Amino acid sequence: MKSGIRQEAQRLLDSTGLRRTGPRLAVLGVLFEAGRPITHEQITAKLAEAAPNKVTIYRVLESLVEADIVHKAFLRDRAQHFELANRCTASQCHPHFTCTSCETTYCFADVALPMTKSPMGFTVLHQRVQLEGLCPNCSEKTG
Amino acid sequence: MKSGIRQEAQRLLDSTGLRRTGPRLAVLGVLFEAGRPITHEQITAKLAEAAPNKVTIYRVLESLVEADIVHKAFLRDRAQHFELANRCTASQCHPHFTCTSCETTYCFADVALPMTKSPMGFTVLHQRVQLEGLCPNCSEKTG
DNA sequence: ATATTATTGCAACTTAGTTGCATTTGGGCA
DNA sequence: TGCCCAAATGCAACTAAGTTGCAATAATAT
Ligand SMILES: [Mn+2]
Ligand SMILES: [Mn+2]
Ligand SMILES: [Zn+2]
Ligand SMILES: [Zn+2]
Repeated sequence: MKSGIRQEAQRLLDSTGLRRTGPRLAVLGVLFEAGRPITHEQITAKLAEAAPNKVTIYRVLESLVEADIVHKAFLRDRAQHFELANRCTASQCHPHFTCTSCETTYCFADVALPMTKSPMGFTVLHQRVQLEGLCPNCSEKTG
Repeated sequence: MKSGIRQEAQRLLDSTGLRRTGPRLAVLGVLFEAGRPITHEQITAKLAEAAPNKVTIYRVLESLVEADIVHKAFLRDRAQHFELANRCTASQCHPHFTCTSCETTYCFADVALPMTKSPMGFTVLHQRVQLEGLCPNCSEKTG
């Protein structure tokens, strides 16, 4: 992990009141480096031999979500995808695009989208937009 | 199951080339009656003692999805939610609203929403919009 | 009515995520 | 600096949605 990222992870963690622990810094570092939603499995793979216990990673993620610095972006293939919450508002995150060919997820962080207007009586607290299709790489390969 | 719904289920099934079987008609009937996305568990509960084998229901759903008359609306709580595809287009279904208090899902079938404009090079094939909040019932209860 | 092949049922399996509990550790405080 | 203890971690066992292999059954075409 680059030292700038470690600094950033520490700063973020310290802002929450959560204890500064190895597993938390490690997971935050991976999320910083990823810059997109990733799964528990991908986090474990990235940390490789230095990975904390499986359950610890789940609980670290849980605590970071609880502290509002990490965010459950979406569920795909029965696995939760986590990302830093620094580019999300309370009522909606940016849209996420997953390529059905290479399974890569992209954040459309600059795409503004209006909140769906809902019928009378409904209070919409959160909106999630998921896109699927072909990324630029896979688009050109398949013509 | 009302006879009108059974008729409708048969008509729909016959249009697909799939064999007309008890489990398929039963599952289609439940989906018709629900009129909103439901889980495997909810289908099983609705069919109660008449429910086919668990695996059969999964395979029935799979075949109906394959035939494009049923549709995986969204994943929630690690469970797939299925609904009839009669109010969906290929590129997007209507938005779905789930009340976080009573866990009921509503179809906003009349809400038109524009496809998200995506960056250069991306081919968007499908857009899914999920909403969370409080339904009219739960809104008034919580003030 | 028979043959063909899709469909069903059952048991065993997979996998993301959870729970209970004993052990360890971060960080406030004497 | 060292002690204390709530918070955090590790491990084993568990849960639950969904899948797979295979033998038995049933829908349709002829
Ligand atoms: Mn994102
Ligand atoms: Mn719907
Ligand atoms: Zn791709
Ligand atoms: Zn409600």
